[in-house]
Amino acid sequence: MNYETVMKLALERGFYFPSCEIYADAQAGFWEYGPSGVGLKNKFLELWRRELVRRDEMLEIDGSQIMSKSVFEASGHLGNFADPIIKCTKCNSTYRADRTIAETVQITIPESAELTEFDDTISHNNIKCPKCNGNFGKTENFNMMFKVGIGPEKDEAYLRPETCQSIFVDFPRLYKTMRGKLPLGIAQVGKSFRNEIAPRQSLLRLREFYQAEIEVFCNPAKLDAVDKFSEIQDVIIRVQTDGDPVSMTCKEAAESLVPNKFVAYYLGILTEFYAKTGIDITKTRFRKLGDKEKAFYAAVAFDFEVETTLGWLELVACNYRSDYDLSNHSKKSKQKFEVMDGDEKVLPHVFEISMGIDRSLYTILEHSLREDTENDRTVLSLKPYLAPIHVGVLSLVKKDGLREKTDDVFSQIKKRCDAFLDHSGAIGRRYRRLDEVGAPFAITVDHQSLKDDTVTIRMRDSMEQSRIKISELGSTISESIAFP
RNA sequence: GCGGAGUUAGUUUAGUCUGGUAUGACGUCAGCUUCCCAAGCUGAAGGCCGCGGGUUCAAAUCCCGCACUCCGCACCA
Repeated sequence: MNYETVMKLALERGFYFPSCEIYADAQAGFWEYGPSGVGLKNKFLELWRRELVRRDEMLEIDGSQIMSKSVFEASGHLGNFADPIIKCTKCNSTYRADRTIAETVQITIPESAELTEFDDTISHNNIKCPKCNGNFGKTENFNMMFKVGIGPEKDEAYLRPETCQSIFVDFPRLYKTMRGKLPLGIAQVGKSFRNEIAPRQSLLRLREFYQAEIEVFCNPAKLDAVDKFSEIQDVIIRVQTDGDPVSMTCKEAAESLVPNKFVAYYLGILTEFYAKTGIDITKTRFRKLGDKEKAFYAAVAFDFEVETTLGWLELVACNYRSDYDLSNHSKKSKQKFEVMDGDEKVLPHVFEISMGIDRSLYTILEHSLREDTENDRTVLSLKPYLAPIHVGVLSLVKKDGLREKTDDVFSQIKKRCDAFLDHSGAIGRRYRRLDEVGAPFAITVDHQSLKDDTVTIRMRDSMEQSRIKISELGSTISESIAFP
């Protein structure tokens, strides 16, 4: 299904919509989740916890969104997360200073150079706007982080541009107090903030967005000694280095395109996780990034990408960050980050699985939404355990006591699952509405229910119905919506 | 940020050239009907036409500015 149709569903059925939309000064790049979107997101995260966090006995934390300046001096974001930009004084086009200089006069200046160095090079070589031949103004630094002023003195701090910095900063305490042992995974779900120049396509490019990040701390000498590797060695992953993606088992990957078993293990469990979200795994790939594409902190990087109607979309960045973060925070804070691994004292290396939640949710919607032309309906075929509404509870007609009976059934099950009560309108219309929000089941109270305490249960995907006892409803639903 | 297209009810849309406060459909709500898949009948709610300014007796409509959305470029830890 295409972007436009998903967008329409999102607006009409309460998945997501623009933030502050009633005001004209609403800024681009901010979106809200409605009731259906929150339901989907919560269940997606529960699946993530089951498949990754609990599976590997990781620790989960919830850190501050505003962090001090020192954090980002140490992390490199204040220096590296900024681009030197130049603006044409005539047509107002914006360019990156380093790239424009490199392209026009073949002079390489590192992007972290002093701003005057760009200005000097531009004036010495008489570089003009490639579009209109106008003059450039002074080079400016554009940092993608949002700066905030704390307290009356407006002390400098920043909204975090990635959630993981709290994990690095908290690592010494967590390792000591939680009795850590390498390898140790620490996870966090939360919001991150980036001042994107051109946010676009709703959930795909936001200025305020959700990440689910996992940082695995490990002994760099033991990257091929992974006890649990056998659990996933036969999982098929698709890896792309040069040319087309190649399907292979994790075992084969660890022996060829992926640096070691440690990295291959996480690519394997990540693939298993996404398969359970309902995303079409044959439309995914782990793309190895070249040196120019990688983030400044990454030694090796694989992007987990998925094919959508808008093209390939990055859902997860898998970065081997080596000791970049811990050694920089150690230097800046003068705290010790080394830990004992057996008899050996090591500064752990970090492998991260940095997941974009919003993009993942969009992809789940796009891959799950279908037009059932045979029955003239739109169906959101979500996995039952991800559906915002698990079951619709309907009265066939309102009269003859069916309404009261239906209310009774609803109150019996509403605490054990997400149930939705509906009496109004034609029964077919109510089924269609439930199909559109992805409710996997609908139960209907009819006249026979009054006689023998049974109801019909309808399956969303097949539209087939069967009759079950009301007394068995709770356990049947619980089984049907259980996580895998 | 540049260029292009667009913005009218929850959604979709007519009206914009040729100024006179807005049309239809779907959806929503209430009632009737209805023993299972968007049926029918009756009724209702919902828009100061993206925002601000200008021209005019009068602006959804003409002019200017801005914002947002989509596409392309650039950017994208």
